Amino acid sequence: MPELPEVETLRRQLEKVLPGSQVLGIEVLDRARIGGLENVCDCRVTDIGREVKFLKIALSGGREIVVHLRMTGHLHWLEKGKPLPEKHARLLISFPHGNVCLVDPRRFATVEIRKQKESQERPLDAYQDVIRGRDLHAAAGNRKIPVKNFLLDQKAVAGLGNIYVCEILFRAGINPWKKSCDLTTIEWDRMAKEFRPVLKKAIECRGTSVSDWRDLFGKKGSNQKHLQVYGREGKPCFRCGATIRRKPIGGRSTFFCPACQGVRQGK
DNA sequence: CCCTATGTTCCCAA
DNA sequence: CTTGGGAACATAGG
Repeated sequence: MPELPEVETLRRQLEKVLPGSQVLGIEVLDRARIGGLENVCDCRVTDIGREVKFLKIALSGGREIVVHLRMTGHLHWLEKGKPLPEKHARLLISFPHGNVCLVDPRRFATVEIRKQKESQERPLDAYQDVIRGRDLHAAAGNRKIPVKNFLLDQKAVAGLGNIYVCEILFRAGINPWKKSCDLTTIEWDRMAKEFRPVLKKAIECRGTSVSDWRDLFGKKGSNQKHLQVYGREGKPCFRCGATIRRKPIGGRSTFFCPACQGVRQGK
């Protein structure tokens, strides 16, 4: 579920409940992919950070809890005394006034406790950083992969996932199958300009609940109301009225307007 | 049984 | 060594 806006939503909400609180314990409820966590009892939460899709709970003493939610992970705040969710609870971090529970049906989420790292080389953040077309053009180089796959790759620009990539490509009027090396700086610029508004809106809406995404307090986001193409197969394009279509690229569903994005028959 | 699912990593072939 | 394509991870729901 979580792309950058969903992770940022959790970061903002955790920021309201955790800073200053003492960690009473961390309990791994599902050992399959989570383990070997250092003991951080009695550390206090000093900050809640985000590094693209990684959520970082900084602790006194210089360590941090780093969570990646992958496909279906989410965090749920349980007021003191509230029982665990019936299903898919994978990790529980307890505090004096309540607990944070990692819930994850598909069990892809990862958790790590480590020393806080110094800032190092990191990819551009699709929301925070000013991204220039010429930088994307340069990063794409001679790559033959469809531009959609280039945007999903977290190495050059990070934070986008399948939903927001479909939305951004539509708004910029770019054919998702176009080879990355064939885009002009102008086209990269046009696309980059959409990153911030699309993600900002989604953050303000506390994420996109097309399926089971819920925020820290169990509430749905509302950005699904603003989607132009994702999940709208068979419906009319809001801009031109043509029928929105869906075709896989690299195994992931790609929603697009064939007219606005210049996609000809099939693919 | 079939297909789909908001992410990432690994393997393999060219 | 690089690139790109596909499978894999594990589970639920239509």
